[in-house]
Amino acid sequence: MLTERQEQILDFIRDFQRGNGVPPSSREIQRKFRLSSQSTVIGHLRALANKGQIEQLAGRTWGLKASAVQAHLFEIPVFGTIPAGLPAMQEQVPDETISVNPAIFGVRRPGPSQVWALRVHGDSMIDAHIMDGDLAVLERREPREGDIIAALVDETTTTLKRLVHLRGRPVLRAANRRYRDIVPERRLESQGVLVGLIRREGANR
Amino acid sequence: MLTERQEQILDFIRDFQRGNGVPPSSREIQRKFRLSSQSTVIGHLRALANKGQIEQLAGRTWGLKASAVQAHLFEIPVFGTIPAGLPAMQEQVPDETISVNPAIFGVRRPGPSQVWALRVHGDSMIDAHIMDGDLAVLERREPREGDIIAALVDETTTTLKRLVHLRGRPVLRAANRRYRDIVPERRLESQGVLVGLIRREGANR
DNA sequence: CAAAATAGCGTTCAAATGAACGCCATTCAA
DNA sequence: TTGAATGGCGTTCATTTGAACGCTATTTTG
Repeated sequence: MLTERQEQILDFIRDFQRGNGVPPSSREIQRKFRLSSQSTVIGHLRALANKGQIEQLAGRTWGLKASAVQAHLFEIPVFGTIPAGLPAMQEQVPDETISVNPAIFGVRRPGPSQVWALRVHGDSMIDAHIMDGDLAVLERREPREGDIIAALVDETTTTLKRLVHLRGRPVLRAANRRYRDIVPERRLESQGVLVGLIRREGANR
Repeated sequence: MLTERQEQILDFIRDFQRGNGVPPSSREIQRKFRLSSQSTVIGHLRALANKGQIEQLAGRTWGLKASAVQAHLFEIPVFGTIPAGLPAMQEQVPDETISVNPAIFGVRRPGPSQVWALRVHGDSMIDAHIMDGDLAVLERREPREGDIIAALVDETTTTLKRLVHLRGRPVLRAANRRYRDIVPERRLESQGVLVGLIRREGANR
């Protein structure tokens, strides 16, 4: 729908607006794309406005409407399954992102990639009332005894389990009697501690 | 800390910025407060900036930084208990507000006061894995058979139950065998349909 | 009491800004 | 093939905008 150029300009406007809280002026767009005429920018702005991407704010500059900018401010990446051998989660492309203020979950410093979400598979945590399809919101921090964590066991995929210790050894315990404790053979790596849960009604069935 | 006048002006800037996505110009503030000199506004802006309330955005207008504005955009009111006889929920003061994009829950048009949240009390919906302390996110729309709704029964307080029909009559059914069906004597009023759930880990215990 | 902060008036100024008009080249669908 | 859409150039213009300087009066605070 959008042309290459229009996409570029829209991206620039969005980034600028997110960073500065104010959309760029037509001259700033002009400089950015090294256009020698400012009227070229006006043309692009008009095109973007016709396509409903931007609008004139308070009769002044052209930019994204407030909700569109802000919808991306508190973005939390959502991962389906975390493949093994990728501890650098920042590198991964999330399945989707959700817009939630992490303050709800009592997270103090919502630094980037400190908070993320994992789509829950299966019913191993059902006794903790965590359902298949739920989004587990996790914070990257040191786990404490009894915390529910997203754990990478022996470099296999990530699972959500409760962390307990038996005879000094860490054990991952499901919240479902039909599942047995997981005792890591080699390594247990916590990728985050459960701080909250988001369920979309209807998405679980 | 802020003077009366500064408070007024800051409020105006905040409201303007939320509504328009752009802060007001000094002239617009001038008109609003019927000041005959524009330099008066400059003085107030400088004072507000010194007190850390506003800052210059992109070297242009003075306004609130993006995060401060946007933290209040997708605000969902959270109610503890909805008292009886107050169908006009808009009139009520929420216990708190949370900042979540309703799009997560598949709500198309997040009009004001279309979406709200109810703090769950008790374990009557525990078999649906809704715990005491959870926030039930609700949308004001017509309920369908089997929906979980926030219902006002016979003008008493609001409860969260599943709506079913027995012999043509609406019945509220708990998701817990220890609770009996509620058959409304006089009136059953749905205040919203469950569209999602938010749980703060640690808040339930 | 004196000094600082607050609140305001009136005016001027340079720079920034959106908008417009005319013109040209390319691409692409009808 | 023809017209619309896209992308771009160059220029001009009226308006808006932040900023500054000087002045006065009241209120607050050390």
